[in-house]
Amino acid sequence: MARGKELAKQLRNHLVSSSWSRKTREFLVEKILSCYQKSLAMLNCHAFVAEHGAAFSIGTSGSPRNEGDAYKKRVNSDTGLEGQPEDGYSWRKYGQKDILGASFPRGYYRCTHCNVQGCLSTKQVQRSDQDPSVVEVTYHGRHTCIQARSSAISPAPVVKEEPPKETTNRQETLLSSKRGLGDDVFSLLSFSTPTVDSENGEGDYFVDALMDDRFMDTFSSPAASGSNYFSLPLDHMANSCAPNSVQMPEAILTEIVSAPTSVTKSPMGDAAFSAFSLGKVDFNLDFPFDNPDFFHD
DNA sequence: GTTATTTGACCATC
DNA sequence: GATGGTCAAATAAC
Repeated sequence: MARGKELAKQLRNHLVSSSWSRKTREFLVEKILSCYQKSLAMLNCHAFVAEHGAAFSIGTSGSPRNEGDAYKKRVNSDTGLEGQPEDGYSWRKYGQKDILGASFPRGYYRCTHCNVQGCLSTKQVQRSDQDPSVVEVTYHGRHTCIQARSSAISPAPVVKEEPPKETTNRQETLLSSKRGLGDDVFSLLSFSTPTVDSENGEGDYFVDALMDDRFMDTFSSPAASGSNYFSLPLDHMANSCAPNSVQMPEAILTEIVSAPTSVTKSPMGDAAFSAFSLGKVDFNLDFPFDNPDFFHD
């Protein structure tokens, strides 16, 4: 955003001097818009992560029962094993409870590695009243265990598509479809950026920003300091943000929202990401660039 | 024998 | 007191 501001100031000077060609001015305007679009994309990217329990989970140390860490999806169990959808992780059932108003009991599962590796990830599985072939899976906490990659890349379950809905505990319903997970991820990101006008092609900016080398360099650079903590999720996100791109196994999608590793090991630290702790950002392309006060020193 | 599941009891919260 | 979540002993499966 500072870059955008600097470019805007240059443009203002050029407008005053009138020594630059129209093409140069238009170029500057495009650069300014590009800067702000990328900035907003970064903000929205974090908002998405924060809302889904999230790969980064910056600043959410403490109880895994944090409500903000919950993530919910509906899975068609027809293709699952014994009615239990496979999500790439191994779970151990530790309880079952009849839930008021629900026709089917809710199953409680925790990560098999909870004892050995101290993984605190849990999930709740409940069969839908409306459609018994559908189970609602709610994930809590994040996997801190290391599970065999081969098991994580299991065939993706068929996930039923349904519109996003407001739920308690800040749970979100993952939009998905049978067309492929590339679409799934994009859909998920789309409702996090509701004001994008995709018909005008402006919706592509989010993808562009994430695929931008400078963007990736900026946020993947901690890998150079000896940790790949951020580089892995961002690789996923780069793919995630690209519609119709390489299809992602469900397990990877799961990994995105219930991510591994300790927050405190982040080389960027809480402070670095605290600037992003703004919640969902509804950006508006009608941003008042023509307001001279905005660019005022 | 080991591991996973079942299920009633217990606890915390509202 | 009702409800949801977890514990732990009993049981089943391998």
